[in-house]
Amino acid sequence: MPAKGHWLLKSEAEDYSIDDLERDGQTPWTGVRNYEARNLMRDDMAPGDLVLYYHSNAKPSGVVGIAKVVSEPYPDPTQFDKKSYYFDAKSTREAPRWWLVDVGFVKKLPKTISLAEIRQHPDLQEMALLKRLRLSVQPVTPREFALIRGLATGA
DNA sequence: GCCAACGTTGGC
DNA sequence: GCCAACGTTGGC
Repeated sequence: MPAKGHWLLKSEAEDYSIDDLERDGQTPWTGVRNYEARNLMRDDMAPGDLVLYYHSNAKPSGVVGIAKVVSEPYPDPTQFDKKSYYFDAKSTREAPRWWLVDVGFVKKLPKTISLAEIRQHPDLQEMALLKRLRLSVQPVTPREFALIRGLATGA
């Protein structure tokens, strides 16, 4: 078992916000249809990993909360559901194409750490967020994680 | 709403 | 296997 991982997960605030996650307690992270993001979830995530919860297409976009991985990776059930928007006819139960984990609510940050703020911070220039703007599941270093949490809480 | 970035598809 | 066309993401 590797050291506890740190991640950043993006969600559109109007689609599934941190408030939705707080209400639900936890949720299956369905609908990721990007291979790199899939690989990270399937191969590298483990229960207990910590997650920066990022709102995209928000005003402003940024990190709004902390979540955590609460399940082992497993096949995304929506890929088999013909009625789902995420249905994938090329995926089989024998060889599922898309994987996910369940994500649990931890806390909302007292203030949003905006993308603009991250861009300006000298110690956050190496974040995947800035280099891989469109990737919706990204690795974060423990240092980056602690720094962003500290910016929000004043620690 | 616009548009740049960039991942995916499909013709050849 | 290349690459143009296309579709999506996501900042602004």
